[in-house]
Amino acid sequence: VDIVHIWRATLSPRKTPRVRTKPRSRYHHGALRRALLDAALALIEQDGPEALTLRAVARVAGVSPNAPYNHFEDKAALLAAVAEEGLDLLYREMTEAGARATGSAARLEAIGVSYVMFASSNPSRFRLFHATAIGKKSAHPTLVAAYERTFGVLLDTMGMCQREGVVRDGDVRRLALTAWSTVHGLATLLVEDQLEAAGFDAGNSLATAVVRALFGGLRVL
Amino acid sequence: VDIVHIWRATLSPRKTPRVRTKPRSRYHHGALRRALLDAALALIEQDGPEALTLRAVARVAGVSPNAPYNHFEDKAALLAAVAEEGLDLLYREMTEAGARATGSAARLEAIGVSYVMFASSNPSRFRLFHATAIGKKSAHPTLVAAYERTFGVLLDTMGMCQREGVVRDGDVRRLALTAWSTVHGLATLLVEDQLEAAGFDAGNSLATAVVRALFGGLRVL
DNA sequence: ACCTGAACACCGTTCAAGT
DNA sequence: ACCTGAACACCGTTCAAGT
Repeated sequence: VDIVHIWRATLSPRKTPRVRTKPRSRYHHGALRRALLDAALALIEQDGPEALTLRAVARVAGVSPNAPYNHFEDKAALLAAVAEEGLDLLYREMTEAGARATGSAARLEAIGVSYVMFASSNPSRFRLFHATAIGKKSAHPTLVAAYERTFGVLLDTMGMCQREGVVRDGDVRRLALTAWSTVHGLATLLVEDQLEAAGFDAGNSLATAVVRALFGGLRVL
Repeated sequence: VDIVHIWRATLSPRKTPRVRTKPRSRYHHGALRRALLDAALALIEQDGPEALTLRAVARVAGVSPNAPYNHFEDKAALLAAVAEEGLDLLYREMTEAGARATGSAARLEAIGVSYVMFASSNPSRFRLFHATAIGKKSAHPTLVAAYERTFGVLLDTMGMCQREGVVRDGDVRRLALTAWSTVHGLATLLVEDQLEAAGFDAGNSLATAVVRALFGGLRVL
């Protein structure tokens, strides 16, 4: 699905005067909000979140440049909404990965690995989560809630590990943050193609190794 | 130094016709390249790398919008040059922090903490390192070299730790990557203000605690 | 060699107007 | 209520022209 093609189409000189067989009233049914979210996601996956243009989203959805303003306060609000849906997906993947594992330690590892894998299989989407174009998080409370819900999976599992005695005592939030830092750091480095620059091959086994090395540091002595 | 003021000045309606006492030929001496780098850094520190505008840089330096093209191929090249200087600074801070510590384990910890501290005291500069506006790293080989040099500090110290028996055997690059992931993850979360969203207080002690927890995982058993 | 001015093809956003 | 058209104040970049 080469969306850039649609975009170029509107740019190309009008030699062929463009027979518009169907008037573009496809989205007057109240489905424009959904269509805009879909178009934005597709564009983001193609060229990354920072390349996203509100006008391009409107173009793909087949509406005028201002139509989005009827459904989103501004560009940041649209990005936040797409990010929120992405976080829901990450939440589900982490939860399912955790459920497949047996034992709290394996569960923690599975969650960490699934975080890294989500990032490496959906780099643009992952980068969107931290796109500065979204602006102050305080302006998007539901996005913050989605973050907390996702972090909650890690937090709960870490607590479970403590209760079962596979992770040492201490503030569970601090321990969860250490774990989060590690997987988030690796995910970020992967997504930014910084690993090959440092001479690493990005792979699944790498994620597992790193996560395991980390969890060795949290284990009871 | 409120640079935004300079910017606004050029926008304000010309009620007062602006006596230009000094003709703006200040930078015709070959110092424009340096002036552009300084202006860019100041603007980046004020509003973040993604808000940077090439035209604003030219404005602050007192030249026309196209003058920068005599010294940089495009906006990405200017950003890369500023990032490179920032990486040099990080390299020096890490090296000095390591030199102050005694013993390879303490050295490793000091380096990790200084990485996180650099990020939290220079958030905009740190974010610039990974700004997507710089574009493909392959286009900026000297920037990649600066990266590798900085990572080299960590790599060398990790090797030292292995030789002294405070870190377990194994591929030193993999171990260094784990350490890098952790400090990079924490730094990123700090810089993106994601920690307060998760209920953390961003502090120096946090960095130390996280780095220590990590290195517990690398220690020999 | 290095700079300016004018121009091009874009942006995000606003406002008035249409249905 | 929801959309369009025209407009505004910006961008990055290019090209011709000046010194």
